[in-house]
Amino acid sequence: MSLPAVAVTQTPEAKFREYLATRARAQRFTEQQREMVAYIFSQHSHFDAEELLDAMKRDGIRVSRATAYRTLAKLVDAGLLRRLEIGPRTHYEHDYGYPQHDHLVCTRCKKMIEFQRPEIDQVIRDVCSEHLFQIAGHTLFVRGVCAECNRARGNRRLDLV
Amino acid sequence: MSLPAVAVTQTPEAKFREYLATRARAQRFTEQQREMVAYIFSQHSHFDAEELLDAMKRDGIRVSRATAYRTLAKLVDAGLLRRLEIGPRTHYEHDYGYPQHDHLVCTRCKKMIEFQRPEIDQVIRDVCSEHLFQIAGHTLFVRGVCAECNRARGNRRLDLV
DNA sequence: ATTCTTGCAAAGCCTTTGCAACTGC
DNA sequence: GCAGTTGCAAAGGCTTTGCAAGAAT
Repeated sequence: MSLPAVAVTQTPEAKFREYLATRARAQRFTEQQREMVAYIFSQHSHFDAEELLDAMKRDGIRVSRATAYRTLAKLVDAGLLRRLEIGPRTHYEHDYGYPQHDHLVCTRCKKMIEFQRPEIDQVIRDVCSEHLFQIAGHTLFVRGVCAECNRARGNRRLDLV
Repeated sequence: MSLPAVAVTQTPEAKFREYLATRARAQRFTEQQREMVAYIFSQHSHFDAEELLDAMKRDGIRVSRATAYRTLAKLVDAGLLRRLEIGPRTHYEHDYGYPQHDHLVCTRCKKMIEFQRPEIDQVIRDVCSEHLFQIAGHTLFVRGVCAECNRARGNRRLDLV
């Protein structure tokens, strides 16, 4: 949420419907999908399947676990969500309408801080070019302790984990 | 395997025994652990639990699945192995005796190409410094198609996935 | 002797899937 | 009405764990 949004011309729902409609064999846009898309793009930035299910249940949106997983997969495929493979659960974040970025992940409070550094992409492009490696994408997480957690624990330890 | 080894003063086994001996409550060095350490540091560079079990079985080393997982955890804790959280299975690689590095991961043949780029660490340090974030480590994977696989498929597609 | 480790099988956790009922188009 | 979707519960894949037997110090 810390980065400026990218200009988009369609709503997430419109983009998803377009995705569904243009599959080799057209897929359907259901009530459950509509609710999920609306819910996800109204607030969440980073979440996993469990958190989403819990939050939706709290807000009275009834979608089964199976459907949630199936819809998340479609949203990723449609380019609306990005998968973040961190820890035991797959996390998701908005892709559509957000710029590419990487994350600082606090190991104490689990917070994710987004950042952008064009230099990193440049270095990656250079490396891949040297190796004749065709880039599809990258994953970069920096693990550590965020400023607040650091303050809270009184800077006791300065060693690396 | 592509990067030069770092000078180390102890054998992996010696370092592991030291780790075990210096725990709050001393842990024991067993025959199974000895065989695993010898096996892992005699050849493997990247592997997951299943591959290790299979390879050891092929070579007549009998260690149960549970013990393999338990020992891998200790080897990581001891600083002998590094965990690579990529895909559904946890992968491991040598940590002790190897320099820090990142990976290009071929999505076709699963090969991992190691590379080192001090600039990346520098950028990460800068970002963390700005955010008052205390770094514990980072994970960087670049997904894509390696030169050989690219050649094999005849450069048909140049689009990104 | 004591206490940690092993192996087995069972359980755990996250995610996927088979299938009958249902629903968007 | 056809073809894709849902929900349930069961299965899957990887990893962890309880426990009794065994081994290291």
